[in-house]
Amino acid sequence: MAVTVRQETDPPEALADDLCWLMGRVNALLNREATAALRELEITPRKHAVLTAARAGEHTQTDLARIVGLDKTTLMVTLDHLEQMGLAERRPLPSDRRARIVAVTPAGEQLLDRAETALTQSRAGVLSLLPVDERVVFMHALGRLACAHEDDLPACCASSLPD
Amino acid sequence: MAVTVRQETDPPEALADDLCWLMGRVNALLNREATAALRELEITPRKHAVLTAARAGEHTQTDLARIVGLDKTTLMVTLDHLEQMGLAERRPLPSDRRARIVAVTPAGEQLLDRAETALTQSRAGVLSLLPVDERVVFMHALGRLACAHEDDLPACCASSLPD
DNA sequence: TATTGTTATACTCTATAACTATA
DNA sequence: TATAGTTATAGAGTATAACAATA
Repeated sequence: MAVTVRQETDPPEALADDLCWLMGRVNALLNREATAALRELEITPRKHAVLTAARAGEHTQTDLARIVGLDKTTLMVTLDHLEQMGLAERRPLPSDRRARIVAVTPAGEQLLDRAETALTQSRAGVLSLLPVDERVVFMHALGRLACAHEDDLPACCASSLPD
Repeated sequence: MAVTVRQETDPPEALADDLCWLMGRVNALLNREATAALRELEITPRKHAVLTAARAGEHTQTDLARIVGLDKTTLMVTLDHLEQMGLAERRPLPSDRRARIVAVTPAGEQLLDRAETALTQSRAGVLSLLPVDERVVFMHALGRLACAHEDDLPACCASSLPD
């Protein structure tokens, strides 16, 4: 355990309380990290997320977009890529001929397994930067906030004072 | 019509372990939240971060870019806006006539004070979604990760950097 | 020669709107 | 009429490269 701490990047004290800024920095770090972890598999973190959600159940494209948190037109591009790579395919839904189910191909399943290994390792690396007792709390907190609605927040600014 | 149920956003179980995806979702939430909190003041979260860092000390533009975590050309746009709004100004640095110090104007200081109130309220709202004992841990963990380097991570996959 | 600030440009990402075929 | 999927397009955001002034 190194006592000497890397101080190359000065922690800007004034921004330490800025929750939005902190999240932005950490988000960028995790994105670079996950992108690197998935590079060999030639998929991006987003493609991985879509593929993972698709494997979890038989979802239509609009469902998938809602679940992963993407615009439906943004999902289109990702799905085109995944289909092109042979990792997923659109299957007609008999009960509604407008809709399509996104299915994961065997190749996609195989890739997801390999991706899980890489991402588990990557996550462990990131969490290792935290004190042991903070890790599980951090993941739990993130999970809770990730499922939060705008509506769940107290209307701090919606009730702006009448001038 | 379907009645709006709180279950619109199902916590997608399969993605609950995806650290990168979780951060992306939470980051998006906090961005919307901070943007809303700062809307009345007519500045974006990024402008606020730059202004805050500028107030913290006499920094040149390249320093400021490094501290806040922006590309220097990206910072240019933000600084142009801040200067246009009369919140900050570029001042020549006598010791190095190439460089410029970014200074916060009185109007900028005043705005920062009002912003702090709004953001403190906003942050409290977000943290209120977490169990009481998780809040301080969460902030601490974020602060630690925000200061982390790529190099601090165990080299799990980082053997090959992009080009 | 290297660095600061700057501009112009290109590229990525994402959202908007419109269209089709079904319901 | 409304909805699922699709396409084309525009916009914001960001990065890349080149340039002038200074070190």
